[in-house]
Amino acid sequence: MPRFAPAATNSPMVEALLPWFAGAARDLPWRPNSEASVTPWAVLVSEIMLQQTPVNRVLPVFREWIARWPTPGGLAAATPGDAVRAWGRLGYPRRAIRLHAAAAAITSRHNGDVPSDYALLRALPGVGDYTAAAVASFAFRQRHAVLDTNVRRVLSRAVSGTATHGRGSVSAAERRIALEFLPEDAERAATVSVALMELGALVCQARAPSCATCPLAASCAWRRADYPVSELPARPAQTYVGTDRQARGAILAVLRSRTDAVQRRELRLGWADVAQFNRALDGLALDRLIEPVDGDLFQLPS
DNA sequence: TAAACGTGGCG
DNA sequence: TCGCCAAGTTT
Repeated sequence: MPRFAPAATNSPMVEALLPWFAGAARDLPWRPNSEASVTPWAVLVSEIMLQQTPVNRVLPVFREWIARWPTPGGLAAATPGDAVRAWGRLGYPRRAIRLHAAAAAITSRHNGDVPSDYALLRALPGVGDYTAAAVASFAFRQRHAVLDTNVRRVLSRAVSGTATHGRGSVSAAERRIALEFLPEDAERAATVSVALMELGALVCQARAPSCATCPLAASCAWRRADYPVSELPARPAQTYVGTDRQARGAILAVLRSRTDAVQRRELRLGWADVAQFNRALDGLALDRLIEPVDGDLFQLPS
């Protein structure tokens, strides 16, 4: 097989996707077409921040973060608490702890350079299959199946003709379809991956796909099948108010606003459910998101 | 494998 | 108003 031949089956889709991406791609600061030089470290930081988090909320935190810690060594030299504070209200703050731990691992194990190898990336704290594939693809231009929620949805619709992808882990079938979709050439495959993500984010959206402007509409299996609806039951309600998660968030918000340690009693102010407060506090300490000092004082980790 | 894990914008 | 959803990972 010629090395540069795209997979024959999906070639028309790739041929339509790439020109669309060239014209529609957003100029995001972690992309190579942005003005600043984009390091593998910046790509890694962006991917961690973008986990379950909209682009618009990531942008300001990312800029601040990269300006302050332009290298893994810089972040590794800071405290975990500095990372949690700089994370602000991005959500899932243990990502900040894990990113800090990843920076330390990169510094000690990889001489301060973000590794390009998928397995080495995957071994870093907070880096799962998606993030390892994304960094290897986008920063190092390798050929990997980059299966985030956007790509899964786009391929599920366009190739398989089904309304939704599975909610759980990526299936072997999904991975095979994704790999078959990618051109053999690694550089081109990396661009296809980011283009699929962009298409899912801007056009083939979860709730309101804009098929009228979709470059894949002509060959889309879902459209051809007249948009069959999802067979999956609705996902369980995502409650937040009144949960332990909210309690953890509130405690952390107080500690982020302080430079010194805070009394347990003060953190508990306004919290009617003492058992829940205690669960939240203990959980945060267990996750190393906060640190007990002298028994009844708590602070961000030093 | 399912559940836990933040936060906020949007229809 | 409120449920859905957003570039997942870990245990």
